[in-house]
Amino acid sequence: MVWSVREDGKETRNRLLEAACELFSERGYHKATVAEICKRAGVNVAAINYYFNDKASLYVEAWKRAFEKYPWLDISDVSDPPEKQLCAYINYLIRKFTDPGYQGQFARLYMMELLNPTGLVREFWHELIEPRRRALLEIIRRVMGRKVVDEDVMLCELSIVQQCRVLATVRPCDLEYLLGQSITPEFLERLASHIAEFSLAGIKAVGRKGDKWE
Amino acid sequence: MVWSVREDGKETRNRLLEAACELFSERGYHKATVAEICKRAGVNVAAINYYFNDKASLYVEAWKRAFEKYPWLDISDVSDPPEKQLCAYINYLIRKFTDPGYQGQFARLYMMELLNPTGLVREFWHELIEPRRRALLEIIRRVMGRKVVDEDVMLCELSIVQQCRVLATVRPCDLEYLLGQSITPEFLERLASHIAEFSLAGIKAVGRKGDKWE
Amino acid sequence: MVWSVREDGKETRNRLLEAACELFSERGYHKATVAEICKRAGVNVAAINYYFNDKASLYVEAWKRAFEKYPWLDISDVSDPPEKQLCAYINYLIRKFTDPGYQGQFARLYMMELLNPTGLVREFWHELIEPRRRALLEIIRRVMGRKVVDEDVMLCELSIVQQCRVLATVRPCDLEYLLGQSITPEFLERLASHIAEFSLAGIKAVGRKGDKWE
Amino acid sequence: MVWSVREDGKETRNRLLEAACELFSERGYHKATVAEICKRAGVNVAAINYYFNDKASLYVEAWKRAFEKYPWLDISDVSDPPEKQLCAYINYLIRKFTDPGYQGQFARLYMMELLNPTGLVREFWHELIEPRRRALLEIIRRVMGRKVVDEDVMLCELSIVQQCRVLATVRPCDLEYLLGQSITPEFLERLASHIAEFSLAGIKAVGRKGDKWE
DNA sequence: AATGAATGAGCCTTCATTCAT
DNA sequence: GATGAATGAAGGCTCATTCAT
Repeated sequence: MVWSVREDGKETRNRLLEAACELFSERGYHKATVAEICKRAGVNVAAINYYFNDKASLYVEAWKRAFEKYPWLDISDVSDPPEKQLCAYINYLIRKFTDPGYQGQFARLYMMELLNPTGLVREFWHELIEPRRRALLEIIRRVMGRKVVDEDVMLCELSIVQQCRVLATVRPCDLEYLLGQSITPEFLERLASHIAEFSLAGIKAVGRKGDKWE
Repeated sequence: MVWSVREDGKETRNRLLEAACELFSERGYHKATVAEICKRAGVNVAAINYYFNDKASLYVEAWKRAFEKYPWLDISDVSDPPEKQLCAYINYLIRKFTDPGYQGQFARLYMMELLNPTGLVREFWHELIEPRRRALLEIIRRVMGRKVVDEDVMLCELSIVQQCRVLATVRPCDLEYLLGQSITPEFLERLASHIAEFSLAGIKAVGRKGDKWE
Repeated sequence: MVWSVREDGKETRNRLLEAACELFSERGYHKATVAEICKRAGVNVAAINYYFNDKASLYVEAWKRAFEKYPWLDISDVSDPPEKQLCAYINYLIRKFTDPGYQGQFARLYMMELLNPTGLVREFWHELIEPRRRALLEIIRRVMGRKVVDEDVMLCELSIVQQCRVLATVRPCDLEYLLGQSITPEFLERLASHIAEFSLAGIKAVGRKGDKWE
Repeated sequence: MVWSVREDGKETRNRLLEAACELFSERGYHKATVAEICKRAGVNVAAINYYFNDKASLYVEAWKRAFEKYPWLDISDVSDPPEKQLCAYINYLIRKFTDPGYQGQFARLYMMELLNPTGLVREFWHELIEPRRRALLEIIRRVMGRKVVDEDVMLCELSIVQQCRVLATVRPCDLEYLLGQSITPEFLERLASHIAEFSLAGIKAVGRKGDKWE
């Protein structure tokens, strides 16, 4: 019989990470206390030191974990017209930002880091985000047509992403107040359609601007 | 001995409020410490209790003050075409969010409150914001034309405001990284033009959708 | 009437410093806890932050204070023969190291720092000690006579100081065990005489060694 | 499956003891952590409980081990003049205190225990030390000549041992600063000679004092 | 024979607040 | 009108120890 290596640690570590994702994304780095994270994970505070050294490192790991939980959009059929791809992408963003399973954790963590940087994720931040951003940039470029200025593509990307971010920014209850209706799945579909329609027209207008100059 | 009537109190109170606006908008409610606020205002920590009772009340006052520092756009010539008014409004938002004098203080305070509510401004929050929001809604409604669904107007407003909020969300240095260029006044003008162009087309597309259905 | 500036803080600060001298010299930097220091000073733990920022800075201040409490030997009559001055110096060291009032605080702090440096006093350590050391070096030089090698003077100083340090090193109870007698004032006098006699002979022997070579 | 009899246990225990000697003598009981000791020994933290019950017991064992590593001086030729024996003894102490192999471990542990007793070695401390001390006392007695007071012998022993202890007290780098030269093997020889010369003269002077009184 | 996992107690520090002048 | 002094509560971290395999 081989001495079995205890594997329960992985599980505890995971619970801790999960609790950290939840609390950091709910309250932000400073308001989320290690005591509460540990309590939610059902472990002693010293466990954070055991598995992650300190709160800061736990945060970094939670960030990565929240990012990884957030799967890639697989734009499988490359032959699809770019307009359709854009709609799919926007739908995907909206769904992700509101998926109760993921609780829009990464989106919120990311927003908070933009607004009030902890400085703890500077190093790998862009590396994580860039690839996904490039996919969207490419779709936009194709929607706009050929001869297009890079800055315009990037500004369009900004316009689109910012619109989607509303769901990662405004709490559902506040959004309901602002819009005077409840945030149902049906509403989210209408929102996605709106953003897609609004943005497609926007992109094309910006694309035409290029035509005038050439 | 007679004490001459002093108005220093008001002045000290003002310095405190000003420092609070700066620090709360820079770091958020929890990371801004009363010690630092007082230090920046050049007063003793006990002054906060003296003038405002506690940190929470100081925050509320700072919120109101930051809002008031942020002047109304005077769309004086109502006879202007709504498209022109929209461009003016967007320009105004962009300029306000980046004005070094106001430092986009209110915009940042507002974003933080959306993302991580302290719960301290719930009561008067909407009352403050709504009137200004209504002005934009009206412009949008006029750009879209008559027969328009309320939800569409509100969604367009969301689309526009969210685009402008990028400057209240992403720190200049990060924005420069994302866009690969420095945030000059010229760039801000191009950004405003972009948002205006993008959004005008978006609004009109959404407006036309209404036509189809009616 | 002038607003009186509160001066009670100085007194509290002093009590804190005094308690720190006692506890640091009794137990060393790490075993002395801020909680206990504050308790002995009759203040809240937060007072350390208020007056000294942190434990490390308190330690540094305590070190300086313990040093200053330890007065200079005034070798008033310079015309005295150096032998007599040496005896006086040794007597002075012995008395200081065992003075219940000062509790040999500085001597113990210094010994601990030699044995287990905290690294917190590196900067001013030598500056504080050197002047006093030079006085002893000068006396030794005069006892040895003219043509004397610097190293020999320093080694003699080491020999003498190390002998005196026994009282800053070995706790009275242990010393009593080692010597089989109790540490009375009379004994301390005999000890001082012993060290003086032993060292005078030692110095002179080392001084004569120089003669042989010249 | 049959487990072969393993002697690894002894070996692991030894590594742990060795690491404990090193770290306790480097940093003292409180600053040396069990985690670090185990890490240096390449074993799990739980091993300390397994082999020694707790940190305190490990310390006691390390103390004994460090003492045993420190071999007796074999003053083989009893017919040697006591002066020669004293020189040999001093040389031996100096060498032991600085031997990189033993790292003056016991000397440092002993100094620390004198200065800041842990209270853990009280019981066997003196029994360990006394026999070796008696050897030196005997040599001194013979150097002084017959009619000699016990106290004087003990004080001379104190004087000599304290001088040698400088190497167990002052870290080499600090000693180099104090003396203005680097601690080479040649310097250590000169130091030993100095202490021997200084002390021989001292002892004889103290011995002569006895003559006068009788 | 040995270890990975987990914990409780204690420590230093920070911070908003309050007291007393 | 304003502040220097002082505090209680809570937070993050470290460390020796113990549990379970």
